[in-house]
Amino acid sequence: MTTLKVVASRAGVSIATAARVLQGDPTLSVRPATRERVMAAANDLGYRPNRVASGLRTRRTGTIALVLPDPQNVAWGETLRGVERAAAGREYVVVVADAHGPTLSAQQLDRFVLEGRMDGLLVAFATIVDELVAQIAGRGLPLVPINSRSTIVDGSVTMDDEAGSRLAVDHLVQLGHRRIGFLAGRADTDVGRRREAGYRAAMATHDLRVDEAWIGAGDFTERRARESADRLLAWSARERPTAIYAVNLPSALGVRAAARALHLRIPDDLSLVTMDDHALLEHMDPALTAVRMPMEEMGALGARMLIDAVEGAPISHVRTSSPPELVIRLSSGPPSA
Amino acid sequence: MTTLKVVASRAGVSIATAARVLQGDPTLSVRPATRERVMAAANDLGYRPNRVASGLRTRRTGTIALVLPDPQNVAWGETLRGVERAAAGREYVVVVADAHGPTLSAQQLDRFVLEGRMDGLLVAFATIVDELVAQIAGRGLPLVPINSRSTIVDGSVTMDDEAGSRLAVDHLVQLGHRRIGFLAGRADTDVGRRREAGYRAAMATHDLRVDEAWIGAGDFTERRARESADRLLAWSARERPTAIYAVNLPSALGVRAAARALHLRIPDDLSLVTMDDHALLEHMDPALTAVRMPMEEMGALGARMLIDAVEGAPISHVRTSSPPELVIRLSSGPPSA
DNA sequence: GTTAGCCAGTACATCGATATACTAAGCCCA
DNA sequence: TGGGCTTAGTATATCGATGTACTGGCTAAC
Repeated sequence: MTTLKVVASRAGVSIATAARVLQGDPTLSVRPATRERVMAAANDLGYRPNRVASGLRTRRTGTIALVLPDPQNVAWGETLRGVERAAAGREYVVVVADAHGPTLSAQQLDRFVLEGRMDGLLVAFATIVDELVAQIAGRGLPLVPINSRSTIVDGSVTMDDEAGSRLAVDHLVQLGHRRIGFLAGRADTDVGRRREAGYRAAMATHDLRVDEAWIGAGDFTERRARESADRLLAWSARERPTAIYAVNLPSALGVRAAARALHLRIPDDLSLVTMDDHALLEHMDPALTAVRMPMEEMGALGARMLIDAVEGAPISHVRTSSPPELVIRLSSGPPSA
Repeated sequence: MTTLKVVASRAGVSIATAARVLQGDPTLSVRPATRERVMAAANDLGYRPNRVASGLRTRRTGTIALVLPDPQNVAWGETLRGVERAAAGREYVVVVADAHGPTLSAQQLDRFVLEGRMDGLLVAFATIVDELVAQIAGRGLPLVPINSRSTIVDGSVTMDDEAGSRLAVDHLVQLGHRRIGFLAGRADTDVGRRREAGYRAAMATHDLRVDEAWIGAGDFTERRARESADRLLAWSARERPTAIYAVNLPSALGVRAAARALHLRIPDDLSLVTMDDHALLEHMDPALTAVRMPMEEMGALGARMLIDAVEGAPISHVRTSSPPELVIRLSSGPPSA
């Protein structure tokens, strides 16, 4: 392994000079020829600074963590890609942490934060009040919530969830639906609230009543959605909603499973629209109509904001600029008579 | 942030003693009372060793990378989980690297390997001859291929792919199929070869002829599978295969899409069985019959082997112990007359 | 009464890069 | 001719943990 020492001796300069040349220290003055010698030596030897050593001195490891509540949810794939691309552009490495639920385990907190391995955290779960966020922020580690905001830290990146919900509801209304249900997310999350608020606002815009019985409690998981949908769809055909908008993909799959079990055909007996798109939805039975959210952009913006913060820049609330889009497939259609 | 220095001074001992007590150095002799004082101080102060500093000295960062050719393929989710669990059990952190194809980019090689951030690599792509593997192994970095073997490095973890293929073929034969096609993976990969070999061996066992025209060239992607399947299914109903076994999930989706486009019904006109299972397959149109491979176990074994190697243990070829299982869903049925 | 040996620790160099403080040589101007 | 300034670098402490080599005090055996 080539160290700075080797580069310096080959170039016939001190370690300090080699370091400063390679880093482009503007306060250093060197003859062009010397600079060239250092560059050439580094190049010939394939020198790469050891990030562990430099991390010790600079307190910067060039690593950020992306904390996900449920990495098995395929919708995060895009976000991860966005994060990784943005991070790679700045020479950062990304670690994905599975929070196994709404918060980091103590062991994870140790490994990621307390041991100084990470420069910052991109957190996708952030229930609104979270002692963990406080603890991390309190240690001075930059933390950027994505897909939700926190009252505790400054920055965050969110998508236009209200617009997304509106798109779903507008689409169903245009198809002729009036009894439109909602399969909700966790009420203690910012994103869950905003998607629900968007749904209610859109319904209001169309002068449509929202029956609280049409709203299924959920927590973003398929299992919980399935339970709620079982109840929600048990009503008679004239009482139950003719369409359901689900807060995320696992929730939509729960609704689909419940409809199947009750022998309700989609979209004939029930239209289904989900938030979060994915290529696999094309292959589903039926292919699911979805609101495509800018998940990748959110990841990229979040990573950039976090890295900026790590490098000392201020932080602020940002919203993705790409608007949500509706991808119409086969799970939504006109209500049957 | 609590450092060893603080712990030592609080316990009234030297840094060296504090370090050796906390690490359980057996060559150190201390009075129980002193040991207690150190432990108590560390505990009170919530001391956690800084992994960057210790990594500099020990040349061990406690980080491994999992390199995937195509992280968007949902089948890797399980593997990642297995890797992460095994790694967490040994206090290691996992970085997922997207190889964007069959090899690491130069930039990734820099970031992961040359900068000394990783203790080892778990590599899932490994085409059989790979100058990259040679380069990494040549630098002395432990590297364990999973899902394939390499002639260049010693260890590896693979699944029983032959048995998996046999399961798929046996199932189709039992349903009454005789013209069973195969949508292949890359021929220059170990796993692609073994799955194909398993298919051919199983066909031979049943005294079934393999027509080379039934074998679609593939590279594990949906796009390529789609192209091959378009050609493969263009034959007349008496010539084309009545069933296809696909080498992995994206390939199966490609076949499905091609069948759709040709208005072939699954399973009535064409049975489809895929390697790699996932909960989402239950929701597909039609729900896909699949061979469930022990992907999580492979990940866990790989991670353990890699970490053993990092810590100096020898390395060997290992095969997962859990046998593949067939999950019968709706995409496979008897051939139509 | 001396010395070997053990107990209970300590001092210090080290990993590799970085950042601050410093210096030697040369030049200019008074 | 000497003081100051610029140029072109260098010396060294530092980040925090680790590990080897060492030491002072005490006991026990001869």
